[in-house]
Amino acid sequence: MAKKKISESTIRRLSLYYRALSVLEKENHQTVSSKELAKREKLTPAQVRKDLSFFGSFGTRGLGYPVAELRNQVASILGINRLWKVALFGVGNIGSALVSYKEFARQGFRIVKLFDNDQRKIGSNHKGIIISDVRNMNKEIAEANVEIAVIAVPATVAQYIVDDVVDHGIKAILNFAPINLKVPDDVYLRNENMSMELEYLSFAMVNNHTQKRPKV
Amino acid sequence: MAKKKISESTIRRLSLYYRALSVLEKENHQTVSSKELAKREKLTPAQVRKDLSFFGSFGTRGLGYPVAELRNQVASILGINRLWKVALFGVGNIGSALVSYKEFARQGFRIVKLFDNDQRKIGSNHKGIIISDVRNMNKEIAEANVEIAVIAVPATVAQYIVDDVVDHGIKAILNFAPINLKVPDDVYLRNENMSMELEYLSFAMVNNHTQKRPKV
DNA sequence: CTCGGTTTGTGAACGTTTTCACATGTTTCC
DNA sequence: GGAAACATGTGAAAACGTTCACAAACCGAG
Ligand SMILES: NC(=O)c1ccc[n+]([C@@H]2O[C@H](COP(=O)([O-])OP(=O)(O)OC[C@H]3O[C@@H](n4cnc5c(N)ncnc54)[C@H](O)[C@@H]3O)[C@@H](O)[C@H]2O)c1
Ligand SMILES: NC(=O)c1ccc[n+]([C@@H]2O[C@H](COP(=O)([O-])OP(=O)(O)OC[C@H]3O[C@@H](n4cnc5c(N)ncnc54)[C@H](O)[C@@H]3O)[C@@H](O)[C@H]2O)c1
Repeated sequence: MAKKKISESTIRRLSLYYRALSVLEKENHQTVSSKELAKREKLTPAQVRKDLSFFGSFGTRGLGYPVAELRNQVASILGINRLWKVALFGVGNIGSALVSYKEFARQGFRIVKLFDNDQRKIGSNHKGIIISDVRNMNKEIAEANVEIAVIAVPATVAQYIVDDVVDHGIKAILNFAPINLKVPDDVYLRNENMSMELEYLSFAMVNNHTQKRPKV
Repeated sequence: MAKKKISESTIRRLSLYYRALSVLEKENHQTVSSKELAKREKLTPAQVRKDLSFFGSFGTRGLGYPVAELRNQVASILGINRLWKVALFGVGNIGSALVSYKEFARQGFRIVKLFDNDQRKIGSNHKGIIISDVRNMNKEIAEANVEIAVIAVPATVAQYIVDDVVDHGIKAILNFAPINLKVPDDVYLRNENMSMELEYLSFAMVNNHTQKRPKV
């Protein structure tokens, strides 16, 4: 596929465009200008146009972008115009919350497998999904065609789980444990680090940090 | 205070240094080199040295950085060498999970108030904290000296809550709702957007994106 | 007390991302 | 049909962040 080098920031902003376009579509807008799109996500019009221009020409001069069509285009670029099967490891506090998170499903991420090692949880039905024994991941990941793993186990065991998950062919991991996981080069890994955001706020307050528009 | 312009990336990396230094201290290391610190968080030694140099000279040439001392310094820079009182709005799936998140407390963020508008929840004891009626936030935020608000209510009502919270003098907000909140310029706002990370993974897989080291 | 081995701290070079600015094209309205 | 208003797409400039490369400083051994 396309080999151009798209920056991480651009990809993250595509998520924002997608979100804004979904709202615009629900509000029955036919077209939207880069100016309006930028305003809705606190970006600049030039940024919006530049980002989109990496992937093609979607707009009409003098008029703007067709909302519904652009939304589809962005979905297609992000790869969320399809279903992704997700397995979740660790059905504890945060894991349970994630299972109930509607936004994931709405964007094509379907949690189809739950794994834990707690005998009291294994076999029970959680929001319509039976929690599996993590020791069976081998068989069950393959059977269910899982492509993405979400890690929500304690930090102390996260690396072990990830090693196993990688062994079983998973190439994309979203990690909630506050630890730097080691994965092979061909595995995509993203970390969700909530402390980091709070620490950013703390830093800003203590230092009267004159913030630019946040990256996200 | 310091008016130098520190980049967002640097601040985020400080969180990583803090985390790594905490582990190193627990492992009884006396000193650590920029090389080792970089390795532990998948960064480069030059990056580590440059970041720290914005705030002072903490190391010894030929030897490295004193672990315990640097950890304190970083904590002080980040402003987490003190207690921050936090109020959480919306004690639902994600809100409940956050209350139980030990990492926050460990870094000085103490959730002291829970607010909801569900009569069945108000008054009940959740992990040692009585859930308050969100309509009483006026009195209770002031009484408890809350300085940070965490927003975990549905996206549809998030802006209303934030408007109130800002009216009551809060200057720092961590938002989990997938929406772009409007706040005055002097209020710090950070967003936690989990869909964004999954979408990044999706994009990477669909485009065979050759990833650099992730920003975080 | 000197030498060899290390590792910091930092300007300067480099690379990447953002912003600017405008030519180009479309629509609207008289 | 022409003029005014609007808005995209994009090279070029500017801003920003990262990496390089090396002088300076320290340690420990002999
Ligand atoms: N609670 C939060 O709000 C929050 C926020 C951000 C990150 N995190 C991180 O997410 C992770 C989970 O946090 P939590 O609060 O949900 O903890 P938790 O203890 O509630 O949940 C952990 C779950 O993992 C299961 N588990 C333990 N070892 C396992 C193994 N070897 N294989 C499979 N399952 C195993 C446990 O049985 C439990 O169900 C931690 O790394 C935590 O740091 C939590
Ligand atoms: N569940 C997740 O894993 C997850 C992940 C990321 C973001 N989010 C976001 O976090 C928010 C909450 O999600 P959730 O899954 O916990 O939903 P939820 O419905 O379980 O919880 C929402 C809570 O907010 C309370 N609430 C509703 N209106 C309120 C008001 N006006 N004032 C005070 N409290 C009010 C509800 O009573 C409920 O307790 C949503 O915006 C969601 O998009 C959720």
